[in-house]
Amino acid sequence: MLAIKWIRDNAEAVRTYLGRRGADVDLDRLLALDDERRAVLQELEALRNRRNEISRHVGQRKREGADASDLIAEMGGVGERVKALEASLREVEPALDDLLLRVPNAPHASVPEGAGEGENPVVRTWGEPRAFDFDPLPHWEVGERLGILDFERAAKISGARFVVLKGWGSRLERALIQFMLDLHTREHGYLEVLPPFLVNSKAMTGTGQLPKFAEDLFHLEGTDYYLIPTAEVPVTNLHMDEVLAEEDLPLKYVSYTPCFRAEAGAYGKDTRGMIRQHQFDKVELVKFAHPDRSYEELEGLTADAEKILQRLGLPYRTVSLCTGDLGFSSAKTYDLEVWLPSQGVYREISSCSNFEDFQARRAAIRFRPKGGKGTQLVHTLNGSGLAVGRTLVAILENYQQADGSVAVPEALRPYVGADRVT
RNA sequence: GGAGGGGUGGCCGAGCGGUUGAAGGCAGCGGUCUUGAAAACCGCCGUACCGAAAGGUACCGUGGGUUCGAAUCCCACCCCCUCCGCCA
Repeated sequence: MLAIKWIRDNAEAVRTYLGRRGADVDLDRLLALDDERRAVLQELEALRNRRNEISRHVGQRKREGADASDLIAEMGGVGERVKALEASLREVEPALDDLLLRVPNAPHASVPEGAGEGENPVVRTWGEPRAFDFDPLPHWEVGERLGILDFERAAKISGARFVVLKGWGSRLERALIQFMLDLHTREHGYLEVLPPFLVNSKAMTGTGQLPKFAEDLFHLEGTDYYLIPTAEVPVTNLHMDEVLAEEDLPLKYVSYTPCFRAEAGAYGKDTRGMIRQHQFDKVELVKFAHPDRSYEELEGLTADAEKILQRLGLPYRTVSLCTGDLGFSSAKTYDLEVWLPSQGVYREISSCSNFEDFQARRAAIRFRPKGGKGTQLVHTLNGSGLAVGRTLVAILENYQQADGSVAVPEALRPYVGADRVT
C-alpha cells in the first residue's frame, strides 16, 4: 500500500507507472474518495471540537453545582449531526481503503522498462549447461522410471497438479530442505523459523495477497483461515503491528514451509511434471531492513539464494523483472532461472524482491530511529532460497545419466547418504 | 468443549463516568556531577489523521450502543492466560 498523501501529491507520476505496469486502477475515483473523506472529516472534527468544549463546560458547572441544562440543550442537534457524519465516514473510508489496497507498488527507478516476461534483461549467467551425449529426458520421465515420482496416484487421492514423492525422491526433497536451511543459517546468518501454514485474512492483507488475489488462494470454508501460498506471508507478518529497534535491523529469517496455490489462471500451463503444483515445498528468505540499506540487502539476499544453485552445480541466470512483469507488491525483483536441459530453457526457481515500505505500511511494521523521534516504516524483502520442488526437477534433469540413474550433487551427498539414485 | 481471569503507551503497570493522552517504573534523549565510565540527581520523552499555519480530532483488544461527556457503563466479537475434559 502506498501512502494516500503521497498518491495525492504525485498523482501524475502514479498514473504513469500504473500504465507502465499495465495495472487497472481507477485513480480518479481514488482521488475523489480522498477529497470526500477529508471534507467529511473536517466538518466532523469541527463539530466534535464544539461538543468537547461544551462538555468541558458542563463538567465545570456540575462541579460548581450550577445548572447546565442550557448547554445540554444546545448539544441536542450536534449529536445527530456527528452521527450522520460518522456514518458517511464509515462508507467512504472502507471504499477508499479497498481501492488503496489494490494499487500496486511503485517500481524502483532501476527497474527496466518492458511489457512483459520476454523483456526481462539478463543480469548475469552462471555455469555452463552440460553437454549431453544422449537426449536428456524431462524430469517426469526420469522420476517415473526411477519410481520416485508418482503423478497417477497423486491424482487419485488429490487431483491434477499434485505429486507423490517416493523413496529416493522423498529423500532428495528432504535432503534439499535440510541443505538449504543449513546453508542459510550457518553461512548467511538467517534465523530459522517454522511458522503456521494457515494464516488469517489480516496476515494475507499485510503482505498483499488479499484483497486482490483471493482466487489464487486456498481458503478453508467457514473459517478465516487460508493456506499459505509462501512462507513470506507468516514470516513477514511475524512483526505486524510492531515497532522494532533500529539496531536490530536487518532482521533475517529463513523458513521452510509447504506452499499452496490454487493456480486459478494457469489452465493448460505446465500441466506435466512438477513445475506447477497446488502444493510444493519452498525455503524462503525474509528480511526486515532499514530503508537506507534495503537495496544492498536485496543484492545480498539474491546472492544468498544464488549460492544454493552454485553449491548444487546447477547452471542458472539472473534476470531483472521489467515494469510489465513486476509483481503487485514489489518495487524491484530479480528472478533466478535454472537451466532445464530437456526443454533447453531457463525456468524460474527463485524470485527475490524488495517491497520497500509497501508491505510494512499494510502490516504496520515500523522501527524507532535511534535518537530520533517517532517511528518509520521498515523495508521488507524476500526471496526463495529456493523452491525445493523445482530444485529437485533441475537435479533430475541436469544430473541424469544415460543409464537412467541420477547423480547426486556433491554438496547434497552428506544429506542424501548416496552419490547416485538408481 | 466447560469454568474462571485478563487485554492500557517501545516494555512493565496504575486508573474503573468530567483538566486522564492517561499515575508510577524501565528503556530512550538532553543535562549536572566525574579524568572517563557507572551510580545519583534534574529536565524531556506515545502514535496517527486533518490543516499552509495556528490549531484540531482520534486512539486504553475490535466493532456497536448509552450519555451533554466513556479507558471507565451496556452488548457482540477476537485474542491471551489458568484449571477441568478430550487429544497428537
